[in-house]
Amino acid sequence: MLKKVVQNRRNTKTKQMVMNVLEKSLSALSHEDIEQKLTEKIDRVTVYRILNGFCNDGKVHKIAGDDGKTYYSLCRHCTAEQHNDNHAHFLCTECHSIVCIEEPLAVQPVPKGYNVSSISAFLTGTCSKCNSTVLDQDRI
Amino acid sequence: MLKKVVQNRRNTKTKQMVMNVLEKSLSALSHEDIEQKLTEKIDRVTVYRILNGFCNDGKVHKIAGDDGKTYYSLCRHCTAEQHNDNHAHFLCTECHSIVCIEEPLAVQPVPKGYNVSSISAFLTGTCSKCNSTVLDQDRI
DNA sequence: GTAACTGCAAAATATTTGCATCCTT
DNA sequence: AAGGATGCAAATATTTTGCAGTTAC
Repeated sequence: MLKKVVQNRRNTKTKQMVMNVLEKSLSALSHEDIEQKLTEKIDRVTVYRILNGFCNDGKVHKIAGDDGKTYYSLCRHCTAEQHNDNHAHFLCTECHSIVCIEEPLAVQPVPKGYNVSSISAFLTGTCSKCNSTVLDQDRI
Repeated sequence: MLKKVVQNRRNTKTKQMVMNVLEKSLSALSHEDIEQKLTEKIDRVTVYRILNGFCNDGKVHKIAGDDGKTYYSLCRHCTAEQHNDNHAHFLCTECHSIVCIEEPLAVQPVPKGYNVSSISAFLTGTCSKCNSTVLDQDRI
């Protein structure tokens, strides 16, 4: 699955805008979410390329949502060298946001004979925000 | 996200064939995998409808793969009433199979303020089969 | 100036919907 | 016979690729 090397060197305004959207959001965003949050219109394809670039750089996590879409969330703990996914993503059934649980994660038991290199847990339930608030929030 | 009620009542040969493929496989299968394993050709759309029917019945788990595809695996522990996803899926980087880890799962720590209703962990590594064998297995 | 980046068009892939026909009950 | 199930065509959705024009360095 060796991909063509993505050149992601130049710090363009477009990339800054996408990064800005990701930085402001506490939850993971789909491509669609990101397009909506952009103040200026950026071409769909460009957004995809930028996001893939960020993922290759280890700046952004790519999360496969249960709805079949891909979600992207800023990776606050990992570097390009040490990009681990050993953390949980939490999908809130109330506000439909996907947040990264930053605390390290342990899954038990690790099955016998299996060599686990990364753990990515997907929790579903209600998030702290929705548990404390009774307000309707459609999407963050 | 209220879906139209899928009528999944009749026990047709077509459904039996799809179920048969799922029963024989220890790993989760994509729609494409399933089509390939079918002895007789069944229309693409029909397979999708059957799979969605099985999911609604709680017979099959729907797993969002990292590749953007959806994987389906027979649900051996759940009933329609008690369909829980508190188990892990394991993706083997060697044979690319996705297997269900049937043992109950605990994720620690559960973040404060969060109300977790289901846990679905996605582990990556090498499976017991690939650890014991050095053979090249492309796909099961 | 040049290589990287962007936008438009189009393709590739995954999944769903509509509808006429077929088959299970 | 009736309503669910199937197959074909076509639509929708998501993501990628090609290429020409633009821009950062």
